[in-house]
Amino acid sequence: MISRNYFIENDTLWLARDLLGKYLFSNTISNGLCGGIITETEAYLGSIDKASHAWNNRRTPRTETMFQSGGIAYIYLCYGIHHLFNIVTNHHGIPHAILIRALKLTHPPQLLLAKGSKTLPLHFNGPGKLTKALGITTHYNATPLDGDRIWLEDRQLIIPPQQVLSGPRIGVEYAGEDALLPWRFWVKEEYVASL
DNA sequence: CATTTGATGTTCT
DNA sequence: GAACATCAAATGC
Repeated sequence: MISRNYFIENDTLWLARDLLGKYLFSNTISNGLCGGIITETEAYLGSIDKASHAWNNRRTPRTETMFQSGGIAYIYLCYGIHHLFNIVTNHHGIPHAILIRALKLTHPPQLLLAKGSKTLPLHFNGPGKLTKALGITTHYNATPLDGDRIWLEDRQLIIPPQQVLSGPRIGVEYAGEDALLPWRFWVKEEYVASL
């Protein structure tokens, strides 16, 4: 299991790139044990980032989670429907977070399969979809990522640099010039298929 | 095909 | 009351 210290001591942008290829697992009431390989991330650098909820160190009940020490989950409801999963990074008082946007399932949720009996897609490309697959809801906001509900593992899977792209983040046009920052990282679709 | 829209609820002004 | 780190289905060519 990856320790909370990994998220606290490293630079957020470096982490967003380094998280590609790491394994994310969850064990929730609704879905049971499931997980997969992280294939897309976005970095949100709080105080200097207009696209972040915590821009200019805005403290509200919602953003309070991001001001805590790294290595916990920041989960919030988007557009009234989708639960978005972020990992809080950096030290206490610095509201950085990384949005997990896509996951290649290696351990499909057996409880969901048993219920729906439909085959699930293997690559969950979209932050709202992957939280649904893992059974993550706002209920797990501020959950430490070294517990037994949600955690990450480093299984020594290396994503070659030439298979990684970066570019502007999605859905943050309102953020003015900050919307253009290349703080989104993802693994090429062809390479994801070969994993 | 591309573009629009409806679902939906919490947060902050 | 408006805005919002989305998605799938419906509409318009």
